Amino acid sequence: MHANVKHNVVPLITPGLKVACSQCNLRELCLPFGLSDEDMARLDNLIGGGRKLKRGQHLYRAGEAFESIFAVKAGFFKTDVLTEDGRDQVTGFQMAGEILGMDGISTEVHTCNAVALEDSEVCLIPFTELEMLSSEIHSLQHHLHKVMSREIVRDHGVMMLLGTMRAEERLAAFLLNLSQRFNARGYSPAEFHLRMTREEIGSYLGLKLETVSRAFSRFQDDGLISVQQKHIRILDIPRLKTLLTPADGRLG
Amino acid sequence: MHANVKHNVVPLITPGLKVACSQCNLRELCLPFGLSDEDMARLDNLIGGGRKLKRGQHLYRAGEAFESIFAVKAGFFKTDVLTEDGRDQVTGFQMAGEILGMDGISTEVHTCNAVALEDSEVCLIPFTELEMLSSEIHSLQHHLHKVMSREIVRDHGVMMLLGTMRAEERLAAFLLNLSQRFNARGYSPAEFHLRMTREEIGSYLGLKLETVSRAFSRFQDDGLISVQQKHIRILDIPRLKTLLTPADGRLG
DNA sequence: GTAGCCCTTTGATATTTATCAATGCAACTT
DNA sequence: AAGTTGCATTGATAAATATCAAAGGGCTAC
Repeated sequence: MHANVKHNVVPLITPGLKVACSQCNLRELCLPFGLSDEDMARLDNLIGGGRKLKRGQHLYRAGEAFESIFAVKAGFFKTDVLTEDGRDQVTGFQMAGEILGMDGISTEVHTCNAVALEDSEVCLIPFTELEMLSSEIHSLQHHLHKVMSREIVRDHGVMMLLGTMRAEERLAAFLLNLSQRFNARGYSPAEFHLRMTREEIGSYLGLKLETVSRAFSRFQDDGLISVQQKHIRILDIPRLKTLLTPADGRLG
Repeated sequence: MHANVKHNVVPLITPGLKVACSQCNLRELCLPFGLSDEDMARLDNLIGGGRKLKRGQHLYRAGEAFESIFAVKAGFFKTDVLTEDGRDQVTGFQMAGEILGMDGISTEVHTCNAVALEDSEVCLIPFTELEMLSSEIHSLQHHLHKVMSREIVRDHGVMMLLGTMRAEERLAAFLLNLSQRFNARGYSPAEFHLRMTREEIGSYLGLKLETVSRAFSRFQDDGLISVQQKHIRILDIPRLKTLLTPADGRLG
């Protein structure tokens, strides 16, 4: 039906269980960014191979001992935090090239859950070894710091979203963020499959699933997007962006 | 009047402009945590001295080049993010021993503003030099990673707060968090001065200032706290905690 | 010390989002 | 192929918070 959408389903790489960074299509998005061939070979040595997960499987759970961080090689994940009293907050969605598990460094114990939202594969990066190697390879050390800092900056963006935006603004920001990330990976920025349910989107955005559904419907009625269950086509990216700058919208 | 409250106003240390980590009362809360005397001396060498800020002064602004991170030696800060369309989200409040500026590592440019909420002092920690030293001192490297990870975990907690809690729960969580942090620094956990306005609290908690004010009044009416402008006394910490676990509250 | 200003409180009303409820749709199972 | 189950949509109503407005109090700067 929609040929370009299939790009999202078929991973860019066909992963074996042990794929070297140097052979990986994602290396420019991922931890090896900027390494020389020689240094990348040393990183290859360190990486503990891949791990495949079926949809619904946990990569790690809150409370488990922290040993590795993970690079998403293919697939799609969510991370969430649960409290004793049953609150559940999705803290992020991760796709190819992104790093998972940095929450565990601080206490040596994971503080959130990471779940595959589709059949996925990750690279294991033992953290102690990574620290050892990064003290020898300056650009690796610096890039690791950048990755952690980027996560902090991303979190600030989510706080902004949760703290200051209304429902439709949040959803617009969410769609545009996905669009941009798919685009950066060579997929269509305008048409993609959501891997998560309305409830998971709602949890991430601080909304109830009904509110998410209604906002989707409203966007569709306004001709901004077309929605069919989890299949999204963005019809008017510029206008979707204006939803995020209400001041301009009012002035214009 | 309230002798123990003065603890919050008089800093634990009387800072000169150049105070060595090894002499600093905050070393166990701050970056030098766990270092040997020898390694701490090397860190002393690196730290570029202190900087004093008057209330209202910016430590750094979004858009400025990133060069250093900062350790709060004394005082109180807020960080906030502004968008073009005028949204303003307070992303955190920082007190003695806490690290500021890690948002800038990712792009070499600061992405938020840091403002002193009272007369304050920070230590400058040039980041490139810190990376160089941390590649030689493993425990320093690891502690830096822990500090960044802790920031990520803290951010997840804020997302949980913004995404799942109602107004009074957010405020209770905020007060208990402050209480615990003051306590960790040797101040009273039950009585303290807020350095920020209702509007800043509201921005942090995703609420309007009036909602914050009303929640304070309600807490006071319920005998949980006593409020007089910025002066807070927590009268019933256990009951304040139960506000955060509504499930238990309903069961009990 | 005092004037001015900002911050805070409180009330009345409006808006947004959640909740409750029912139906429809689609994918998976047997 | 039909039944089951979970997910999504939509409507009606309720609850929470924002907005608008006014007045009081305390801090700061002169």
